[in-house]
Amino acid sequence: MKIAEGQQKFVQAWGTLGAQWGINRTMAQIHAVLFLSPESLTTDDIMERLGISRGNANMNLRALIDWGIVFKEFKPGERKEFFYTTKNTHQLARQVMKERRRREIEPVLSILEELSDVKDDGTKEGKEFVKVTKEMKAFVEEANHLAAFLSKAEKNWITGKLLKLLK
Amino acid sequence: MKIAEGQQKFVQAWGTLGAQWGINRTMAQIHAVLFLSPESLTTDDIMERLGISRGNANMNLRALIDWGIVFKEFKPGERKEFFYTTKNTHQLARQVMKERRRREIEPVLSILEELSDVKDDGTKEGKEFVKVTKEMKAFVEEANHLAAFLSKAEKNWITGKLLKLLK
DNA sequence: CAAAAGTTTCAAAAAAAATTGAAAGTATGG
DNA sequence: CCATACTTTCAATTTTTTTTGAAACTTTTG
Repeated sequence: MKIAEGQQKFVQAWGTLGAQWGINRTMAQIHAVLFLSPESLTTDDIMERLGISRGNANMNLRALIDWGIVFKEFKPGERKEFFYTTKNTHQLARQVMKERRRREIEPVLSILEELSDVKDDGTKEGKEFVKVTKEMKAFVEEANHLAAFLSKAEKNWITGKLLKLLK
Repeated sequence: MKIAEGQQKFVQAWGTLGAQWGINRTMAQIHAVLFLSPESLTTDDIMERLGISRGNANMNLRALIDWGIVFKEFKPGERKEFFYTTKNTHQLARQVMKERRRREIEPVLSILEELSDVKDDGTKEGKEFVKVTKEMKAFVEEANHLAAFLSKAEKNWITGKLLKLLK
């Protein structure tokens, strides 16, 4: 297989995976293009490689920067902005985990916290509600802790201690 | 807070979370309704509680069954189908992990596998491609193993051995 | 400071995804 | 085998999300 074809496939696959995980296809594809590129790229490079408009490229690049997984660079003598992403997959995963935790898990936890106030009214529904939301809260807290831990863990900890434990 | 209000909030929050993770809002809400209900429910119950059409309720219930997180039950003397979900959050998480692994991670791994065939053409792009897709493949395999492990692990293993290790 | 180069914004358009509802299909019971 | 109860399907519609592209804005340079 040729490099260009491989690049196509990778960008495509990354876009599909992103879409399934609630990240817009174009955002994931921009990330894939940057991930494969040995050099940082301009907005025009990205527009061209993905065949998308300037507005679309700009908005999704901003979103990626917001997620903390793409960075801006200025090159001496150049007026354009250059963008790049980390090639370190562990760092990438940690950052995504950190952001999803902050944006999505924490709000759900606040709501589950609020729901602890609901008092059992003695009905079957009331009893069940208190019981299952309590269990759910404990579980989400546990998952949150695990994610917090993993998003701080060093690669070596994971490939070392953790993987050893799994055996 | 009253039970009914709490139920509303929970269903709403679950729908939002689902949507952010690439699961359609209604599907997540149906799951939430079943999760809170002490009894198994019929299609009509769900239509009524969420104010959705029969077609919508039916399609999303089938999808939940397909995901292995909702089950059908027949009650003696009743012609209707009754639906319920597991109240065990760990089992729920394991099942979701298992399915996402099968549906989403495995296909990406096949593609990364294919991409191992791409041979370095000596260009900068070629070298980078081989290098980063190789790292990505190693990472996705590692994550896949971890997920496979967790989706088999017992609750006690996680709250015991694993959480101990994190300290 | 004016022109040029580049970036951002956002209303409108397009595309994609979800939903409806009624017709077709299936199973159950008498 | 017919009537009834219930489930499934899917074309049409509605809703939501994404994308476009041109105007407004900002920055740099001569």
